[in-house]
Amino acid sequence: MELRPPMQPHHRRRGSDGEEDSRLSMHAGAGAFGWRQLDEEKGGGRRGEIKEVDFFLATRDAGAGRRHDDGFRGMHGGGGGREDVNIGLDLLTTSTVAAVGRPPSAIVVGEDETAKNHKATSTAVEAELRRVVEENRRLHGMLDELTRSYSALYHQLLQVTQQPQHPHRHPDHNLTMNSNRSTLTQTHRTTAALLPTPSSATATATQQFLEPRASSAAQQQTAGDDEAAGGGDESPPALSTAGGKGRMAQDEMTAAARENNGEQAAADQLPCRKPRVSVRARSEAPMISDGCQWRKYGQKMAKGNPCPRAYYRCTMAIGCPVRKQVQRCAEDKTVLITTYEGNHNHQLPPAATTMANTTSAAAAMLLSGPATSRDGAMLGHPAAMFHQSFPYASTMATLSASAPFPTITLDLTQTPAGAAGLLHALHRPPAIHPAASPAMPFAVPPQLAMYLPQRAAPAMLPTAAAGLGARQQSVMETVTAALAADPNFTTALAAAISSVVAGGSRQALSTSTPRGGGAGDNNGNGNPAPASAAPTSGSPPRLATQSCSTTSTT
DNA sequence: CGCTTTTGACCGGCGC
DNA sequence: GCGCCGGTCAAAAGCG
Repeated sequence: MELRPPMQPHHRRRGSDGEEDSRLSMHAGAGAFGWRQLDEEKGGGRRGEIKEVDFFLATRDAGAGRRHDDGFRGMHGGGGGREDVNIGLDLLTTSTVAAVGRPPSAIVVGEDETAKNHKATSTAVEAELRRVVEENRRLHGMLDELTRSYSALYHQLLQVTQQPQHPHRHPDHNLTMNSNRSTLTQTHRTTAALLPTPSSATATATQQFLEPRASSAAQQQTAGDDEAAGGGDESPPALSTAGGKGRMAQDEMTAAARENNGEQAAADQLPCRKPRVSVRARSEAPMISDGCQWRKYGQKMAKGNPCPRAYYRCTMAIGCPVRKQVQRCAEDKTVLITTYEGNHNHQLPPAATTMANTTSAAAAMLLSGPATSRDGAMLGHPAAMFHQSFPYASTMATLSASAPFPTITLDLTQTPAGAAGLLHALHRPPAIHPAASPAMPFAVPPQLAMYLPQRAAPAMLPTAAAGLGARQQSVMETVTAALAADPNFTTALAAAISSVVAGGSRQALSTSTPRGGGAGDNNGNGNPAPASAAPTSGSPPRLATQSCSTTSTT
């Protein structure tokens, strides 16, 4: 029999509004975030276990005076700065501190000496600081130099190898979506061929990740057709059916419509692999409250994990194709792994939008990489801006192509500071793609959105569809334009993917191939051995500054 | 009574 | 072809 946690009373709660209880909740609103111990007041809770994540608490408490660069404070200061922050730095100020803490009499007696010592210490600290700053600057320079050298070399290789196999390359930079896609696809092929991949599986996995783009042009083409045949009517068919069977029937209808419109041809050639986004968070609750309404439709024991995996379907709108899997991490049962798949066909509540922003930004950051963000040409790219502002956030997101579906894993279980920074970033206007989340709810970042069949848009609610669809389109065009305009971005993408693929087995959070004997998807088989999940020296070449593996080591 | 959860069965993909 | 495994279905049970 399956191991199953005892039924919790809040299982019966319905709707997102009633799920706050002890679940890990994401509160909507504007501003930053904070961790709060809900059960502190109850007295029965265990410290260190986060019962609720309130990403905006810090802002509420700290107010406008809170600077954008103090994400660490937001998370460590549980309850919005109610606690002191221990940043773990010893700034060699012990003598200073000692002097301050000394009794008044002692200070009077040794005032001169103290002042002298104080001054000497200050001088020493300043000197040390200067030295460290200088060294930091020097290292930055080296890093830049390395990055430039690598990029130059890589581009040379790219040029050489692309020449004979680029029949569809568009001559100018005003590329259409289609040509952009072919460019990236081409690039990835080249990359797969170029990179000293440890095995052919690497290239295959990379291909798995990128290949859907090749057909996305056709899929986009048929998106309009879908609209006519499927969900684009004045009254979406999704609303005309009711109940689970109705939903399934509608899905089948949509599929049939796609087939009739020729999409199947592309799908046959290139199997559609839905990108997934996995969120890891610490929670005792059985499920993360993410603002959406879910219905459980199955539960299975996954191999390699004593905890069952639960399958949920979004019930916020009839026919919403979004599903999610929830499973506890095998190694650390306090970690809840939630994996989202698909696009919502309805407007999201603010709380869900927050989650979508998080994942979108994380993925954007992940796919761009710091090397590109340093590049002048990338300055306008949201991901680049995101990364420039929050470089540490790169330690939290993992891009995996080792599974049959590309997966972005967002780890909120590591340093709260990282999560703070990442989430905080979401509320700084230029830091993220403004259009990313509502149109691509739950985790389908703009970049990955390009791999998706454009079937969600027509099924959207009529009011939201026009605006959001257009915005999504805009996002995609922006990103693809960036791809075309700046080879570095493509380079970074290829490097990121290849490194992830190559390092997949070492990735603490990445997925494993379900058939590979692992614990299935991204659920936990890889829990972080907190040690370094960073690729080892044997990994294929990548941008020196970017490690796609995420695990921040604490 | 209607909705949700439970749970065994079923299906399809994949590796051997 | 067979078995394994992830994912889904659907009848039964539970709950408000």
